Amino acid sequence: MGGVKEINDGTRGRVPSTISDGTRGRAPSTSEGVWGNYPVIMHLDMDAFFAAIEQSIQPSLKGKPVIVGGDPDSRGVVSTCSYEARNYGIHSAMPMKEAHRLCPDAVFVNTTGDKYSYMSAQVVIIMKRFSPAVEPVSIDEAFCDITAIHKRYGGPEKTAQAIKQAIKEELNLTCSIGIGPNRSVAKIASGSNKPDGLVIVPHDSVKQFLWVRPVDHIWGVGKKSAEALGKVGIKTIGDLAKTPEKTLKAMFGIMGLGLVRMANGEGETDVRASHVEYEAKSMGHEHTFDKDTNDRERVLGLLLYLADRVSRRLRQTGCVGRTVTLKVRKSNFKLITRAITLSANIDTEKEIFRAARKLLIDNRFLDEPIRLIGVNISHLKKSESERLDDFLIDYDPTKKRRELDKVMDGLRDKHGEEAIFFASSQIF
DNA sequence: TCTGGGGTCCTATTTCTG
DNA sequence: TCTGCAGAAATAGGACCC
Repeated sequence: MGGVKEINDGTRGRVPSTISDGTRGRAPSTSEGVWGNYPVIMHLDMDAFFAAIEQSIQPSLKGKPVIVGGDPDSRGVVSTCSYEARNYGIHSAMPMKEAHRLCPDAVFVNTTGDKYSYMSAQVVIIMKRFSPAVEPVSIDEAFCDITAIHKRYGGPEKTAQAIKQAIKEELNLTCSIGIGPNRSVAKIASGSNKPDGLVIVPHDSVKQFLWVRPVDHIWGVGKKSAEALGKVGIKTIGDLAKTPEKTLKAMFGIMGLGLVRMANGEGETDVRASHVEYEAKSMGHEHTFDKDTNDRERVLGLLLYLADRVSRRLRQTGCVGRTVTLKVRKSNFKLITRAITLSANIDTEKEIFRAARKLLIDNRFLDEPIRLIGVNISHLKKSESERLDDFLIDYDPTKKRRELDKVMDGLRDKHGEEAIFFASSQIF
């Protein structure tokens, strides 16, 4: 567990070991020199992030199985769990009921993401002290381009160790870091020695590092793709690398070509600094009923609540959208989506609800019990350029509603999301 | 028997438009 | 006015990620 690992030529007793291609007589890969002019890309992945934060906040939870997710009696699943819980066979995405059965004495935590977002931001701040090129890719991981700065700290390994140490000392959290000549290799490396690991893969050791690993270690190859590849005898990344592009293109289209390239150690090296504005392409909310239902009032009540949540986020981010998608999961777990594209951009709860309700009614979704419904809006644009100023829209029949939304937004900003809500949205 | 919620991207098919 | 065509846009579904 943990420690520094570099892929090497098998030289015995070298600690830390270093990944290399077996070339004799050259400098160890730990030295900065081996990277030459190659990019040095770091991927940092926090260990059991949410659970570790809970353990950090409440020291009494240290060493105990901690499971973060929904209510253990609900239909929720495990969001993440501590390594102690993983010893019981518990893992992310496992139904909470199953997790509870495996470890009834675990500490179950069901909290909001605010503190997790805060800690995530702190991690990014620490990384930026070392390099400005930090690109968060989710709440618990980020890429960092250290090509230009690693020499200042004595090479990639020492840079990574300094970052790990800062996170440990300042946030009391551990992370795993992978370093490689591109994003794909760095990402696989960071996941290969968790928790608290550090794996460094210089450019000349990439194939040795990758080819022995199962094919689903490649980013973008999930369960289905791994199954499909397995059926034609492709089990490892090495198998994938040696497969003709033609075969993979026939199986996966243009994605197949990308897979071969990744298997051969090629990949993106661009790290987009986080100050570059991120623009969401869609926003949505969904909810699973405690019990499947086609009770009209309950379903419409939830639909109104979801439309309200979506419209609130649109206004918070200053966006409007044009396509409303209704998502329905039936009792048999089958997922159906229906979308409608409107002639104008919208952002009010009433407009979103009206479109979603039309999709619900027109498609006769209330004819049988529903497990989940979701409301999503896409074709997003910044609202300033799309909407007329308030003084120009006196004739707009939705203006009063928008004013009401503004008042509600203000109350929620001040007193929290539950401060005010539509009565009809609370019956689900 | 159980399977959340919030996203992105890709593909195939259908519909619209010039 | 009708038809055929091509490209764009919309739609639906699936896979994947955390």
